[in-house]
Amino acid sequence: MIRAEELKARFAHHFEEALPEAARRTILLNALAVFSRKGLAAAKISDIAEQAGFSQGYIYRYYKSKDELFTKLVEIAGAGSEDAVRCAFEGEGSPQERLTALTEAFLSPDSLALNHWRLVLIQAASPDAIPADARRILQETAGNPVEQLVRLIREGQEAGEFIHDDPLMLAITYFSVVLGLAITRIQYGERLPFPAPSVILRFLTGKGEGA
Amino acid sequence: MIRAEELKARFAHHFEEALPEAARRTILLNALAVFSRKGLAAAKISDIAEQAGFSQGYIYRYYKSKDELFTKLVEIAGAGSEDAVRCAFEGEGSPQERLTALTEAFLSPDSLALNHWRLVLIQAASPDAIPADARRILQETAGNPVEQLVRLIREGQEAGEFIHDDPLMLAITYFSVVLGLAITRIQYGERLPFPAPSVILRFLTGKGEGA
DNA sequence: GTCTATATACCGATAGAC
DNA sequence: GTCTATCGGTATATAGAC
Repeated sequence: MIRAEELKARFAHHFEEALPEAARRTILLNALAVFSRKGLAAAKISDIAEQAGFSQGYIYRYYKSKDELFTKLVEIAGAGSEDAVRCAFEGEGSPQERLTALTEAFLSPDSLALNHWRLVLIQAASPDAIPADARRILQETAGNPVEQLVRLIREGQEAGEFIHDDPLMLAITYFSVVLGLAITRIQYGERLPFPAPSVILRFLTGKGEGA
Repeated sequence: MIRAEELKARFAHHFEEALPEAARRTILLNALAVFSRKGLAAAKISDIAEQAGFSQGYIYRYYKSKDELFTKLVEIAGAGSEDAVRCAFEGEGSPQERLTALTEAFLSPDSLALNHWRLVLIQAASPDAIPADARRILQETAGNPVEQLVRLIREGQEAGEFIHDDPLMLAITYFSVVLGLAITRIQYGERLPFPAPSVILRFLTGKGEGA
């Protein structure tokens, strides 16, 4: 059976090992932290440089512009997300088990997958302010998982695990719900009680009182 | 029984009638539109002025700064949201009926309540970049509804309508889920299939196959 | 490799004209 | 009431020193 830890490693792989040079990686990871707190427009290159321990001008040795930096982040997070979703859906276990593992990987507090949602959040909050390339990548990497989830839901419905509603509607609901919960996770971490996957997926399974 | 239309009117009241002067209202409503597309930092006063049909400098006759304008919006949306939640929870009908009406009011495509979520979204995407006053208001107007919902959930549990999980966890889940769905609504409007309240609330009711 | 200094441009906010 | 002109501050991006 597919495990959430495995999926979290997929995200980690893209975020931590995708970049060859150490300096590029340092800058990128610190840029992500700054963007997450300030958004794209309010984040200054000097903020990112300071956080990374470099001077302001030095960033430009590695990235031509703030937009390029942001777009690179979106690219990496999108690839990690697609990879994890594909891995989850191709893995072993029943549809419900696979979706449970993915949900855990998406939302666990120590998961780099939360970074994917950080970027989705920034784009949702200011669609007209992010670079066109980043917008395009986010759109493409959103559509593919939906299609895959639709197939998984159909499978689960045939197996009698999931409720017999419109699969596309259910898939859209799933990603919306996970986004909303990810935002709460990002804002409050583990300071607030948080639903287990069995609760989150109840709209799909219809099974009451699982807790 | 409490109706969603009634709750939507509450939001509308705050957004449309709260401001006495017509110019202030025009500026405010157009500022909201611009902030929603660009976020706070990337939205220029000149964008807002253009959208409202005024010159750039004219805005400052009515609002001292961009931050003040944004904070005023947060104030109005927060008041409308608190009002609607209180109205829903004090209304007639079973807990489930009342929560269904609120959910509908929060998410229907023509609802001004979506504007509340737009602002929540901007703050979530850039918490360190919004004015301290706005942040404080958003925090306060978020806590109160949670407390009220906890009480409603307890009531529903005693009536046998809701699942017997931790009420605070369920309340947090509710607002997270609605936020996520609101984002999808804002981004895609009615172009995508969208879950009915009965589907959304299934994590609370545990009742399968309602559709 | 890494930093300092600076050119250039833009935007928020003010002041004053009509 | 509404606009035009402008000031001052600040951020991106470059160029050149060490």
